[in-house]
Amino acid sequence: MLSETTVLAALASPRRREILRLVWNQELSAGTIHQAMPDVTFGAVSSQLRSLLEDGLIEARAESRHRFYRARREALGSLAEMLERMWDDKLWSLKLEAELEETRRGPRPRRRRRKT
Amino acid sequence: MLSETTVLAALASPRRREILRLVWNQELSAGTIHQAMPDVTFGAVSSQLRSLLEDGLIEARAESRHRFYRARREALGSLAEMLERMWDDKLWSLKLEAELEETRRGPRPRRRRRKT
DNA sequence: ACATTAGTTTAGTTTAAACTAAAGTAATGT
DNA sequence: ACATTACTTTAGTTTAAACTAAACTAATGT
Repeated sequence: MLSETTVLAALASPRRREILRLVWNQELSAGTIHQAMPDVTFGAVSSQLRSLLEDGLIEARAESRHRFYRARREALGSLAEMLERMWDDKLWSLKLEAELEETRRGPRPRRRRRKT
Repeated sequence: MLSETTVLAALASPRRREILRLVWNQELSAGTIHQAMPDVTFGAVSSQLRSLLEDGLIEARAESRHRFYRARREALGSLAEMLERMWDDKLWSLKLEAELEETRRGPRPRRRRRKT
């Protein structure tokens, strides 16, 4: 469901950002993507591709023995919205007051006391 | 210098996002922040605060025995710009062609051959 | 001086990410 | 049929993050 955490975690990796950038405007085969990052093995690239695929940030198409990948740009929409919400000040911390009030009243987190 | 990776990695943690949200519009003491997240120890919160501080996403002010934290909102500017650049299509993958050409010509990554 | 409060730091554990080397798979070429 | 190509997957290693419990520090209260 493309949570903020999923998208942010995916983007936090420079390697995955690089891949995403490569397939941003066009689809590329796994091999071509690997060629663009010769410092890692094919396996490593394949693994990151799978990760991006599972997170819904790219999509794949098989053709003969190639697999072509391309960015699912829509996936970043939620992140853009999140940032907008953040800049939009108030909304983001709206629940703060209520939350604090609640925990202030509720049972304080019991920390175990040292043995007497 | 607040690299994209730094900001994205910081935001990728739900815990740090929660903290950031709490101190987005106001400064709060470490204790108050901890009260808002009673499922973790004070130590854990303190550690995340330090991490956010080091990454330049929040700033701290000491007053008597309290330490007050608040978001450094400017820090997210670079991320917003990055997203804009991305949505702005072409720019992001501009270097792609040149890069691929280069690696295509250059020495292919030598994979060690199985022992004969 | 001693206890309490507010917070940080340390030591140690658990879990996960990123990678490599090598093996596996499936389609194509000869 | 066998080798090659284009990938994926597995097994194992290294490194780092997030956390807990407990020790530590520094300011305040009595």
